[in-house]
Amino acid sequence: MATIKPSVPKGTRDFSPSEMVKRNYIFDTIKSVFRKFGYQEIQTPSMENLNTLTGKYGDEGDKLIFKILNSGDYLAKVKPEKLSPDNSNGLISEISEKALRYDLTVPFARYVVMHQNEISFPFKRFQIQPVWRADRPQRGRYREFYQCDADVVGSESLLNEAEFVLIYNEALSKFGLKDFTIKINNRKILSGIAEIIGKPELIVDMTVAIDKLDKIGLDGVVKELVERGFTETDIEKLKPVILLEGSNEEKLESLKGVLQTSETGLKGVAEIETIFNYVSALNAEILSSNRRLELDITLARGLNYYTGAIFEVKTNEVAMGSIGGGGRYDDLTGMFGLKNLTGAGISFGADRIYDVLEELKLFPESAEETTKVLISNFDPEAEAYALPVLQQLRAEGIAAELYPSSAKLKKQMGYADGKNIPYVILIGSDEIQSGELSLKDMKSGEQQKLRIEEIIKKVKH
RNA sequence: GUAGGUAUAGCUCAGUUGGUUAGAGCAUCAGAUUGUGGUUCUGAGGGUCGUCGGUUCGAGCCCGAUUACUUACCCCA
Repeated sequence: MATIKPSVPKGTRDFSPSEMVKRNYIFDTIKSVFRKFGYQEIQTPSMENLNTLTGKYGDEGDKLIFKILNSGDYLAKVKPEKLSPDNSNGLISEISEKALRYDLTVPFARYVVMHQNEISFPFKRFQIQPVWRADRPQRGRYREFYQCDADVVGSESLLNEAEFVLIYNEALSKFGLKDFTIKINNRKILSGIAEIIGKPELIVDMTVAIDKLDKIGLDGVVKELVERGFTETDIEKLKPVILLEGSNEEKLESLKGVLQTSETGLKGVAEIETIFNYVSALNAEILSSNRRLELDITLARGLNYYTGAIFEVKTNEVAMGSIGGGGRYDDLTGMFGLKNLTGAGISFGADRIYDVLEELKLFPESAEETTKVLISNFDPEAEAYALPVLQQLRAEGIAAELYPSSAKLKKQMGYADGKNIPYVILIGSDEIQSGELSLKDMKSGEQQKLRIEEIIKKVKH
């Protein structure tokens, strides 16, 4: 058999030990904050029934779902006329009935509907699992990546939104990030604006265009608005809103003026004010610190199922896209037959956070240590002597290993070095006779003879 | 879907107007050093130059096709 060049599928990655230490640090930190705010963890299968997923993400999204080919002779029952080259879409349902999950929100909605009798609402769940998208990979964008979602269903209270702000603030602060901005907007404000200019049906086109303001500038946005069917007069009305500046309070005040004839728009403004009030009562520092929480009218996010608050989080210390986002969506579970259940949720972009922490060198050093002690292996006699020592160390909760063969000491030391092991115990005939083992500190290079009890004490600290 | 870029040792990459036997660093292994790593020195192994075809006396280099990877756009996290 010809050997094949080993590789992983496009857009996927291996995670080596040193990366896993850091990734787990990120996941554990986020989890601890989620738990602290009362969210409980669930997991759902990697694959869902295809019909659970199709139609939930729009036409573009459906194309990006990884379908799983049926097992067995999957073409046997397909009628020959369905096999024509222009019938790929029609064929999918015949040869595929399962697909990899595309996000965590739809499987969660499915979960809520299926388990509604066991769940007491409001239900606060978090979920950290990989999702798959058949997208074209590029920088910071993968075909397999992890989402860290926290959602609450069955609670309309804006306290939830306020707590999301606190969660972002606490988690990102724990990572050591100092300068980040939690941007907030409200879908109802955007609806109101579309209403005021008399084009409510074009709200999605409007949001997609103005969302790009900081990327393509005002001229670019205007150009895109024209392409999407807005007139010059529409745009003149839009401009002052898009370019709104000042403090959160000032923005809210001017919005109240602009939106005074739009009931929906004013409701959005009121919601934002309520959220700010909650945040201020919970942690006044967030509102007082510069730019930490910012009302941004141009924030739209592509997802058009948001109905209330919209969040996006960016770090200002590194040039990087958003590292988190979320919002409120009414009727999450309607598509599965459970009506009138509102939900709100947020997500952390773990892969991007990883890149940010790496660039700012914010990973704690302790996260890099693995084995604490390596016992060298001189010969069978020393090995036999070392076995109970090894067990003793482990019984004390010390990560320890015995080099598995009596290789040259140089190789054993090199092993400890490459694995970043801070201590090596050397056991030879002298040590066996005296019962005092040589403990070498790999950082300082110092070595001393100690009894096992003393070693445990020293290594444990 | 649209438009670029790249493909040479396990990894990162050099490779002159096309010219003999294709190189470096890192990594690996061995030795200097039979009880001591990270530094140093010496040596070794490791290549169908992505694949197929074309031009040429001669191709890693030029041309065409193909595949893989990659970057940007659309969209998204």
